[in-house]
Amino acid sequence: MPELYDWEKLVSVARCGSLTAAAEELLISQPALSRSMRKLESEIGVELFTRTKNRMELNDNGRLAAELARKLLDEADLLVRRVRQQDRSSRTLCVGSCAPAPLWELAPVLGGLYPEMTISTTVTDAGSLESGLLDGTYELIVLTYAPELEGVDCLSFGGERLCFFLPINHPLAGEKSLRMSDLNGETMLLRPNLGFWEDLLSAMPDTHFLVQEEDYAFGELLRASSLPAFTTDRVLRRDGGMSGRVAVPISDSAASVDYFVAFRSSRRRRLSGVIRYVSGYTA
Amino acid sequence: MPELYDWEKLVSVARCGSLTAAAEELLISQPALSRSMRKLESEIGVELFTRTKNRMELNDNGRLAAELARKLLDEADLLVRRVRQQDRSSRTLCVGSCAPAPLWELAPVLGGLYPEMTISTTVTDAGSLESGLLDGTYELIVLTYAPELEGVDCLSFGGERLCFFLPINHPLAGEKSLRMSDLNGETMLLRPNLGFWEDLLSAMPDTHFLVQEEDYAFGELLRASSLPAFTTDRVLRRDGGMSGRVAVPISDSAASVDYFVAFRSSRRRRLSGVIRYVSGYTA
DNA sequence: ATGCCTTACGTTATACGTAATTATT
DNA sequence: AATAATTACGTATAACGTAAGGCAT
Repeated sequence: MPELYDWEKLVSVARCGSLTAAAEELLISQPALSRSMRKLESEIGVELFTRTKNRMELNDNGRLAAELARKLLDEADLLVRRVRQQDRSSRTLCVGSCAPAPLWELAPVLGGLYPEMTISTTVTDAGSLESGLLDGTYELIVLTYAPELEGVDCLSFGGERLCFFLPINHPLAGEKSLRMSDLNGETMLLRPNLGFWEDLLSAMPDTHFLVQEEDYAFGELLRASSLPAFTTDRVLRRDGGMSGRVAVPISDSAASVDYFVAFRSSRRRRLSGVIRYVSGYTA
Repeated sequence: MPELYDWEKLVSVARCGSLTAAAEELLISQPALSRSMRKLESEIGVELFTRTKNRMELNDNGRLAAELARKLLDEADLLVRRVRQQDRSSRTLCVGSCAPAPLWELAPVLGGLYPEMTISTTVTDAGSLESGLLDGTYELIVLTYAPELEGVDCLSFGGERLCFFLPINHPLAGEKSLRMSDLNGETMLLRPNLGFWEDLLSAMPDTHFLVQEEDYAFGELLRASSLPAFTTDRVLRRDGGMSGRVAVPISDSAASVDYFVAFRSSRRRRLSGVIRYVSGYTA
């Protein structure tokens, strides 16, 4: 029976319109291609070309065969890609979070616990995280509440407190704590991809936010400008403070959250390493 | 990229459960199969087996690959069969008729006119013939009326007259003509596959018909028994008469039919040979 | 000890390229 | 003359089989 390569040659001949052109495309000699096509015909027992001494054209059978062969080659390609895809996803541990901070600690821990896995992290909204956990998109998710889902277990994973990050010469820099509304109307520096924190910005409707994508540039702006910005206790724990700026806690209730790590109970065995780590996190 | 044969080996291994068994099934040596599987894995860049020193088992990737490969092989098989099918049907001229007699003359004529074609004949009802002509199942059909179909042309093709075929010692053997009802209640010899003629038998509700499938046996029964039977002018023209039996025409109007050959106008060119023959048939 | 997979090595078969041939435009 | 397919012939790659080896049950 013909092999995929044989069908590939036929498809190439059909596309190019002549043996000579197809042979060039296939990087084989034209006599070799001529032989292959005769062999293909004899193997399936059907003539695929009308042959004049000088010219060779697909007949009805050949056109049908080339059409179907093209589809077969696509399927063969898809087969390989699907197997590779499954292999890749079996080596990938996907973690979703409603905010970036929990991932800063989880990702390196997971990398250490599962050295053969690729750790993939995503920040998105709580609804997507819950449905993604259930449909297998995520192995682990981090939320600001304990989800009540069938077959889903949950662990506490500390919290995060939002602060204003003010230059020391800012009028409010000396306060012990502030409301979000206290800085409403000023221009503020902001990072992108803040997860659910972005929802809190509606509490400051008159504020103009200057979003800086680039990490290094954002740091420079913090240092060089006198614009207020946000930070959190978790950011400070990771990066340390900054000379010239002070963090003032925000007392709005929405500015303090507790995190919860959720996973499907059926994955408890596989995730025992992370579970142990997260369980010991608050303790 | 892997070839079909490579996938076939994988499917065989999946089915047999071990290299040794699969190698036997594939009629190759087991080391050759071992190499092929390693090559397959390296070609797609995905491990398909869990290998202990002594044992080899498909892993998740391998199971998926084997499953998809099996489908691919089916598709490859279907491709060849479909091309062969088209080739065969392009070499086959299908003729349908509402009765067998017209085919006795048409089939040999077509065989002579189109020596490279296979002539396929079918006897069925008029409805199937008309729809079959339109959907391409039949190239030519023979009916007892001139069909009024869009894009269909039609030629007269003589007629056929039903007769009783009576032993000379039968009480009615001397009659010049008879009604079907005249023999109602007797036991009669009958061939199968008579086309529309079978519809006429309802005019003899009390008759018991002895159906003989076998051609030679039917002839012997005609000769040996004194049971009445049917014949037609067209049968007599083909076979000649039979000593010991006489044919008595049936005067019922349904016992005399005229035949018409119909074909799609678009096929007039391709069918010019038959058309010439049928046109000259009545002349 | 037996079964199953792997490694090593020599062999063969099949598809390839080059060159020559034929026929058509 | 130029283009395109076929035929002929020598070559090379790649898959094969046999034989040997290792590690389980």
